[in-house]
Amino acid sequence: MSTRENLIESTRALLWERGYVGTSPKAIQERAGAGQGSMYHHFSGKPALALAAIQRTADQMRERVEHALAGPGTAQEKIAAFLAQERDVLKGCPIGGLTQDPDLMADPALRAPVEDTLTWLRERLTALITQAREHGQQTAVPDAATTAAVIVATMQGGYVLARAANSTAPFTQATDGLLALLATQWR
Amino acid sequence: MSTRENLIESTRALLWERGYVGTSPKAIQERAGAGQGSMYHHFSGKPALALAAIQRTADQMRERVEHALAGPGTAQEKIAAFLAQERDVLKGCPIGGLTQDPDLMADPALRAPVEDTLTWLRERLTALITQAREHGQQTAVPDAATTAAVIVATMQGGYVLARAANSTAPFTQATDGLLALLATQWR
DNA sequence: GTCTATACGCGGATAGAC
DNA sequence: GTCTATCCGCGTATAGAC
Repeated sequence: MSTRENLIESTRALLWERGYVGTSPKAIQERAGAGQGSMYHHFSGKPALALAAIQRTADQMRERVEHALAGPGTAQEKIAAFLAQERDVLKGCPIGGLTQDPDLMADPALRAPVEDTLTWLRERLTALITQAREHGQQTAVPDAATTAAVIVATMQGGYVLARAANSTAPFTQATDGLLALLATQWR
Repeated sequence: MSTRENLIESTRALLWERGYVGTSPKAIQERAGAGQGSMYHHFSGKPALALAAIQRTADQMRERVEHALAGPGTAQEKIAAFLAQERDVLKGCPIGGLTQDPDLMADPALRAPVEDTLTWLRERLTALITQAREHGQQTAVPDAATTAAVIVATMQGGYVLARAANSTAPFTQATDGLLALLATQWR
């Protein structure tokens, strides 16, 4: 892999593990096996590198979501597949976790992909549920966009509870519980 | 207020705004209007100060939760009151947000109050729902502990979505949506 | 493209005077 | 209790050689 690639991948890993404030250029270089000059040759500095890393992570997340939703079955089954998707629960959401980073959120360029990805996810689920509704698969409580918000919030909060408890159990419990609740609204 | 108090309150504010990694002793001192020597006289260092701050924030959160749940009405109404409680949504949860802090979570002493508070909250809601269930107010989907996990996860995730969107709307939408969903399970 | 040298302030303290 | 001095490595680069 190219040095540039190594730098981006190392930054992705560190942003996930330590956040933006907790990630130093030095740590990125060490993890990538690249020198200082090398890093500053490929990127203007920490913000530029973080932007490349975040964008790639965001793109990857969209792909993974689409993959889960592309499976067979009803909208309800697709949502279940999405929530049950394999993930590193204890590491938290690689995008959602960034919302806690003050310096990142203060930089509009870095903040945009975070906002866009989470907004896109809600819209994507809203569209899915709206379709199901048109096919008469769902009752009226609550509306599609609201249901999507509950789903994404439960997932994001599930990560938080799992990290707090150092166990994946609360994540699974919350998402399974939500599915059970939603199941009573579908036919 | 005493210098010691100022230091704790400043640390609380900074932990909330910037997290543990993003908060320096220097920033604490400046905010508290205290000198270096003063800070190190009252506390052995950043971890000790953070511990005092986190414990106080955790205590305050328990009090506020109890206050919301102590209101009149059914379990369902109490949960609604809890979710609708006045809060600084865009600043995130002062306890839940700390789960993203790698250095804090790596220190067992600092991590404990975070874990304990979120676990306590789930247990507290579980007890409330169990009671309602005994009074025949709720049906069987899902069980009390699971319902509690969904509620807390939705709240924590609501904070994440709100911060991402820089708007309180997704928080309100998710919590209101969950309440609507839960309402179909109660009688 | 990558390396080494240099810079300067901050992070997180310790020491000792007042 | 609080202040000032001092410490040492890290964070985040820039400059210029190879």
